[in-house]
Amino acid sequence: MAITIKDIANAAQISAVTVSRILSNKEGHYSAATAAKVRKIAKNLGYRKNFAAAELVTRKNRVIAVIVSAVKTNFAEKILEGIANSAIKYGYNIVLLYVKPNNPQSQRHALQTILGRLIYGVLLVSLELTDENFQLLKTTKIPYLFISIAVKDGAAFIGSDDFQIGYQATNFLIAQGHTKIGIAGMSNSSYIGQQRVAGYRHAMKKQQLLIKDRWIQFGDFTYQAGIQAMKNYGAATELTAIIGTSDLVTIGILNTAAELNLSVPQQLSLLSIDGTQLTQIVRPQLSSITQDFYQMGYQGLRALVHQAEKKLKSHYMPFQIIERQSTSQLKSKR
Amino acid sequence: MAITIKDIANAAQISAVTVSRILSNKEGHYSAATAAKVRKIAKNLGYRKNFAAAELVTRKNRVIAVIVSAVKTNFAEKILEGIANSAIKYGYNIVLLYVKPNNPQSQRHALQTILGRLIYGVLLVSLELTDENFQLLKTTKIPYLFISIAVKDGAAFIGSDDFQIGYQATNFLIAQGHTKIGIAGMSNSSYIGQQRVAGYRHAMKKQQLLIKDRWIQFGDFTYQAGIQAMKNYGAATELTAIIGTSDLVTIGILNTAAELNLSVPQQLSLLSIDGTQLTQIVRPQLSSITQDFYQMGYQGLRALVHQAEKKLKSHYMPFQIIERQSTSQLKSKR
DNA sequence: TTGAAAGCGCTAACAA
DNA sequence: TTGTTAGCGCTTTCAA
Repeated sequence: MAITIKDIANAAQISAVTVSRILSNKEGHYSAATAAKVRKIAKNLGYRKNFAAAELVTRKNRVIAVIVSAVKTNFAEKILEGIANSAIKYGYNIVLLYVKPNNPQSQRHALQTILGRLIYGVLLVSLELTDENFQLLKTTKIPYLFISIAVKDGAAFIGSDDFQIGYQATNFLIAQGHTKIGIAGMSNSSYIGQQRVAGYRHAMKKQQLLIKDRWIQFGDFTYQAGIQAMKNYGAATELTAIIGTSDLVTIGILNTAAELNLSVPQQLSLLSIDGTQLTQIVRPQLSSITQDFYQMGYQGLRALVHQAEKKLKSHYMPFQIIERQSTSQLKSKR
Repeated sequence: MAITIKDIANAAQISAVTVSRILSNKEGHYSAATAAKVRKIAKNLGYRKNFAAAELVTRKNRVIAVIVSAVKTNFAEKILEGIANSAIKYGYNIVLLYVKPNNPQSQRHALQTILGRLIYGVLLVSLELTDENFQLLKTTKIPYLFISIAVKDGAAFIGSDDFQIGYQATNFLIAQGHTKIGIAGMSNSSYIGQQRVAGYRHAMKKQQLLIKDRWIQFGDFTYQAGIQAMKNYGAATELTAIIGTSDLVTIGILNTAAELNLSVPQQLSLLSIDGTQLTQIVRPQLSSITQDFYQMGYQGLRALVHQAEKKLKSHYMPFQIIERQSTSQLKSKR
């Protein structure tokens, strides 16, 4: 039989109510002396709070639903690790739900699973909800926060400033002398993709560089999208640099470029967005815009549980540019 | 205010107890007719069971702790996805804990976090506990199950038959004409590593092939371990085939072989163990022993919750050999 | 600052 | 097959 607050109350010769108040940190209802005594006894007895009992009466639980897109983005795990550690720290449990990418039904199913349980909040990791499912989420009144991928209409999220990512990636390549720069692999319908392209356009325009439509190759952030993009560019492309909008996209471009006998970075510079371990296990290693996914997860959960009462606001995480082997100064025009 | 069994009882003109029994599928205590009626009403009213209340009285909760090694094995995510879906299916929540690889303190911390909560069971994913920490786990009396990595002394686990993996990997290469075969990257202290090497030795011995000590290069399953192993073999190695004991190890070998001007598979065949997506994004694509990590996770949770009463027994998952581009028939002796 | 009483929603034990 | 009673461990009134 586990230790209860009654046991502590007996040992301390006070009522269970006071013990409860002390152990739940309800201030202003007890003296420091009794508090100290109670805490000491609790510790000695090895008391563990029965959360089920507490939840039953408070009608609040400490479960966060985490919905992850099962897409091959390969950075979700880092985010998850951050969320997990943060959850431990703040005393929350997790319901993990994986949804199939680009599958509204799967999304809907996940959301309904959540509705079926009393949960404290929802974290949506690299997930693009359909409008319909987003409405469903909003009607639940459960606090939610998007991580890494934002939705258009001002829903709170933690992620990177994707406009800045696109802008700075482009500027980095321009600074290396490139003028014919492509961007590839991002989803046309995603906010994140639109922002990156907007940043790219802005940088090009600012330097009065023209952009050809075909330089912008949309996709779905996957390895396949990278392959397709490079095939579309073709072996005779005039581009001297390409921004791959995910590590897998960039690797797809890299491998396809090799098939087309384009050498990286001599003939073609590649700059990848994400900066996961993948950038370092391919040859050449990929220069990248590196995001701190762990922190996104960690801060995401923290924000959700700390601000659930107030309105959640969006928050950008810093990123950095790391130069590896896939980019180089443009020597001469091809 | 949420719907409770009382509301249903009122609507159905019966007692709450009967409703409880029906909705909890306690058989043999009610007629099919009332059951049907109750279920229908429950559905119409949108009834959701209050798990906190149920847990309070049954003293059983539905939380599974999942402890994952944060090591760069890159297959943990698939296992996790399986666990997550399985948990949804069987109605369990998850506490996710990441521990640092090869860090007994981190392990201990995770275990103690678990002890602090009433949980139903523990799943340990690709984690090698120290003896001391394993003792700690055993003393808790909480059911546990290892996934993907086994411990020596007969603790229950779900994973692959690593002896068979080593054995069949070696036989595959022998069948291609190789006689000088190395194995690299596995941890010397891990059961999994020992088993794979044992399988390798057995296969070689059966074909009366000699093994040189230096053909067996231990490591820690990481990318770095692969690099180091290939450096140790050297450019002038007599080996014509190497088994990399994880995808990352094999990629490390691959990249280092390239640096040493050894071409794969013409001069050196590589066979990888794991078969994650990584095998397909490097060039050449890696032939592999492919394990079904998703199923390991899915079945693992299932086994834990279904057999918690009885003694859990170990269970092997099937694996398959998939030939890609990194292995080839041995043409001539080098 | 402390406590008594009541009840959260559910299920186990017993009774009918 | 169904119901009555009691209580899980905690927190929230309300009263002292």
